[in-house]
Amino acid sequence: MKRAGIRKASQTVSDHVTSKAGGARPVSIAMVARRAGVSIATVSRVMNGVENKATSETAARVRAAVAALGYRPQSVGRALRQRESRIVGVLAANLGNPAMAAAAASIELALRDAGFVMALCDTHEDPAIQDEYLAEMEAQLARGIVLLVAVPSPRLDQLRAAGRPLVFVNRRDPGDETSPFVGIDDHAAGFAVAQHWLARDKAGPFGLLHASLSFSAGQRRAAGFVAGLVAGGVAEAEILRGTGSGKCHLAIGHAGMGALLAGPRMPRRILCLSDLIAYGAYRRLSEAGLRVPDDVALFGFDDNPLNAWIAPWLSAVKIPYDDFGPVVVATLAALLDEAQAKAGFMPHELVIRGG
Amino acid sequence: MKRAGIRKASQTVSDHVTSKAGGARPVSIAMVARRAGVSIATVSRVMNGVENKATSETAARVRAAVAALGYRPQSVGRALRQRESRIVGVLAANLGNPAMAAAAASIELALRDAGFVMALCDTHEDPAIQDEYLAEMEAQLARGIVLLVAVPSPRLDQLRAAGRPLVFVNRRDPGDETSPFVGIDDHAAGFAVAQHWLARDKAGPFGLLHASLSFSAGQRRAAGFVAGLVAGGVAEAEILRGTGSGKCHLAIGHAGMGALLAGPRMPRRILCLSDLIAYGAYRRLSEAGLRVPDDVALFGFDDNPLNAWIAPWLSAVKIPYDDFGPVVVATLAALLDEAQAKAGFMPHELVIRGG
DNA sequence: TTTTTGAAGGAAAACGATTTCCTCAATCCT
DNA sequence: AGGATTGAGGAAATCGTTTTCCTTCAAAAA
Repeated sequence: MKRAGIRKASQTVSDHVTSKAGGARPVSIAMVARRAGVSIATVSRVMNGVENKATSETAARVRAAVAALGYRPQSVGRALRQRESRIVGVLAANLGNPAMAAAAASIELALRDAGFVMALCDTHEDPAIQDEYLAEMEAQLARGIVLLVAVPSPRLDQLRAAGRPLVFVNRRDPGDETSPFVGIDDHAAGFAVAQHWLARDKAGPFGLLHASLSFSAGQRRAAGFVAGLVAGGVAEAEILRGTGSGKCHLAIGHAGMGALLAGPRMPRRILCLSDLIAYGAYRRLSEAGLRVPDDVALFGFDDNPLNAWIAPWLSAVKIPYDDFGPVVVATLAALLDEAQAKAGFMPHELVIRGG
Repeated sequence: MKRAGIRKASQTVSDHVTSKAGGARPVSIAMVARRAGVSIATVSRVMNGVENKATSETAARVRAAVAALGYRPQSVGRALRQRESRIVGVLAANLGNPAMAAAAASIELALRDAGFVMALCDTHEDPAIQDEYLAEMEAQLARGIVLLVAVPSPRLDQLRAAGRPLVFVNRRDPGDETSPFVGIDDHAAGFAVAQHWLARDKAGPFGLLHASLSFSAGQRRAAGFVAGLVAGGVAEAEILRGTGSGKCHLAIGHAGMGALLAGPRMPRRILCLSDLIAYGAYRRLSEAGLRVPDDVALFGFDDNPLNAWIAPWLSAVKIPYDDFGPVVVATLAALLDEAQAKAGFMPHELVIRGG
């Protein structure tokens, strides 16, 4: 507790003492300034590359001191002053979903390249948790917030209204479809799957397994699929739907497939609105002794990278999650200085497997 | 720029103005203090539950003001003053690995419960990136750092030496095996797999597919497996090893299995030191027209939750990632106030599938 | 009645950066 | 020569908290 208040005396010596084990204060800008024999203002300016504020000689002295002391500015001090930190909050609905984890990984990489730090949160698609995290990100003075599958919540409305930089990924802003968005054209993708199937054979019935349809992605995928089938001459009654309760897509796929199996007519081609739903359906089919894709063909969404290795029976709409990061960051950047940015559509692709 | 320096005048009115759209400064402790008619010190003390510093009546007034204004302390101010933020850095080697993502999700949940905020980073098992993130976490005044599969790096040595709170998960500290660790007993798990197989049939050869063995987890798993086999009377020469280059376990499994297939004797039972390696091996076997587990039995490590759904052919050592979070946080907490904590072993379990 | 205590609460000093003012020269126009 | 401009750099304000000192006042102890 007796930290000597000496500021003037014995400056040269004290530098060496700082790296002791005990209370070891991290190197501050003041130490650098003392060692370089300049003011902290100058150190700050040199570090931030401000022009015409230091001779090259002074700058060199400062940089030497920085290197010698291993100085690295504390983000906290800077954030306080600038009222803005380098943190970007990423609120994901479910990290257990490999597709979402892949997206998060890609975003993390891109954020890092842009000099941001990602704070990743798992909202479990729960509005209360999402709100809590939104509040926390505000408290952290986060530069922006990326919502990787958002749910409607009061504070989300509030932040949107306040014009905070929000980027929605995969699922559009539930409160305003025109908010900045990065994702595929879900309607077109659903439509493409229908076309793909019809090109081979128009015989129904067709199946559609989905989770909640109250959100943009699912809605659009389903609508596109139905539209594609109808456009190809399939009657709406030929499209059988299945779903399940809860938020776990695996369980939903399992239950939904159970429902289809129990129905009077069993579709031979079934679109699942996520890979996980397809996995659940696959398991249910296996339990029923049916083979995929010989007996029943499944089509998923996302195309989890593992599919190629262990799910060779699953065709899927590939969503290029690995490419999301740069686009998300670009959208965020646009939002930060132009104060507006619009949807960034990613290309999708049909990956056909298993014959 | 002409922010009126009025402190005393017109307090009551100004409160309502704060939530305007434009520059809308977030609610600060000063506003709360003004509205409650107390000093900021008192507000701070009430919020932090300091005893004997406010009558219950004053406290109520403060809380009312907080509620009315929707005040939430900015983490940055607090962090600066306390020289410690509520951020905990989690450095994961590869978020694309579902097992690691699962662990991260579990840790995130537990951190949140304990009032921390997780900053998640992907090091790609690259020492330079790990160092960069370690530095960044220091700059953020992170309360602690969790290394979810660490690699050796200079700054890691430095932080360890400085006594910073570090928790190693899954792979031990490459610089000091006695650092706080959370994970399974890898040696025992490898041993158990050997025992399991020998109980049925002692006929070799056996296979072992692994990535780099320069780190604790792989080393121990392999050593335990070999020890188990040898203890059961299997000759070391009966244990055939395969591996591949690079860091992608899928590719390593694929290549390693290729090597085994090309060898003179093909093992019928193969332990893969991660699920991903097993997936790679599975694909290679499928390409060779071999069936799992009928022709060749595979044993993985991790037991990715998806296994139950789409890899019913894979037995695995289940690592209870979902339970890691609380233990990691407890270890961190112990480290923070007792300044030391030791290994927290998690139980493993053999999950037998496919036959 | 005087002294001690303890509770209640305010003023102000941190914390570590950035940024706004300054000041002081030297150079540049007329 | 004299004013304007520019480059170089320092002092100090600022951001939003927490925490250390104070001061005051009432109740308890002497």
